[in-house]
Amino acid sequence: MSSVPVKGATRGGEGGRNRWCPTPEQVMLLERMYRGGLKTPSATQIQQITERLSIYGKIQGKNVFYWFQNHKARDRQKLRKKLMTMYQQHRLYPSHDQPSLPFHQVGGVEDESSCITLVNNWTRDLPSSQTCNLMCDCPLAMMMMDRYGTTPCCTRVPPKTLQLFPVTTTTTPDVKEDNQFSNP
Amino acid sequence: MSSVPVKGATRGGEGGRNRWCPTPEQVMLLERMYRGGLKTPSATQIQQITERLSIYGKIQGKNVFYWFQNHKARDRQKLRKKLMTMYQQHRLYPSHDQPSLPFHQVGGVEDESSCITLVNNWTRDLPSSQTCNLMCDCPLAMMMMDRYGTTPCCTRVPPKTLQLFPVTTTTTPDVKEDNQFSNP
DNA sequence: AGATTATGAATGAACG
DNA sequence: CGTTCATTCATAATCT
Repeated sequence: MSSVPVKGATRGGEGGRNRWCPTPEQVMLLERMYRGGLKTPSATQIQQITERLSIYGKIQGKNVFYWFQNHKARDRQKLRKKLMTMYQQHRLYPSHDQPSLPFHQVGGVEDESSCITLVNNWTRDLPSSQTCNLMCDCPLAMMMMDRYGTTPCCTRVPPKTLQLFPVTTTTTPDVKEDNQFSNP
Repeated sequence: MSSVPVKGATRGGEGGRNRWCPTPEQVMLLERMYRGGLKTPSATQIQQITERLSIYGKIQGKNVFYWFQNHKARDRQKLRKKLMTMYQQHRLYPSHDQPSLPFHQVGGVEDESSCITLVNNWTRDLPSSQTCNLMCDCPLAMMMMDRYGTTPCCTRVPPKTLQLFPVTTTTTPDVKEDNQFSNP
């Protein structure tokens, strides 16, 4: 009993007290930015976004931060699930050779940026400067590129092959027991 | 591979499978230690802490290590964010000359250890080798004296001035290309 | 009403 | 050390 983790105590919970409730305008703008390519705003960007969005309602920097964090994570999660499903199906019907699900329209993400895009932006969303100038010309949208967008557009990063499933024999992901700490 | 323990799967993720879930007692004690001034436990200290806390539930050294690492980082993030907001506000309303936000109660941190304290512990929490023998042989609870603790050791270090913003450059609108901040 | 989904918040873990 | 990621919690909205 004492060993039980005890859920529901200090965890992410509590959040119910006075949780930020974004206005439709705020959501819309945040989404537009996200779609525009802003996936991981810097502190400064968050600050600015917060400032701009505050005219639509109470909002704090952390709200913006969490919003992007969650949105990105959930996008990725969806993708992962989808790919997982594909993989499963492929294992079950390897001969079928998917009639039409190489990568597009597999299931549910109706984001204009479809899977393939996500995959590209995946392993590491954007090199560093998320400068897809997809972001039309709305005043808000363009404030996120720091100092003009030199990069053509979402420079693709094919570097790492993202080994999704343990195709190989899975070399014991088990961690070594004894750890070494450091003391700088 | 000198500082951090192990190196699990791909990223911080995955670890979710068997992630350490601290018991309330463990959290309480860790917090007390942190508040008491222990910000960066040495390998030895981590070992001892781990040992003591293990009576409340399964716990590994790396958990303690990460706990302090994260706690400190997030404290600092909070501070940074707050100061940044202050800075912004000051830029916008420089004449107002803050009626009441020299440093206390700026926004949200209700931690008893308020900003000023954080700032003190900031630049470098402990001299370097926190040889504060706080650890002595006390039964954990007081392993790191509860801030009444006077200050036998853990001397404050005011060495580095924390250059948060380019205070000198009052004209530059951009702070630079900094990074994330988060947490409430 | 109970189960399910959506989402803000938090935090353990790990990377660069 | 700062940042990023995955997972989990708690709650509100929605579905069945």
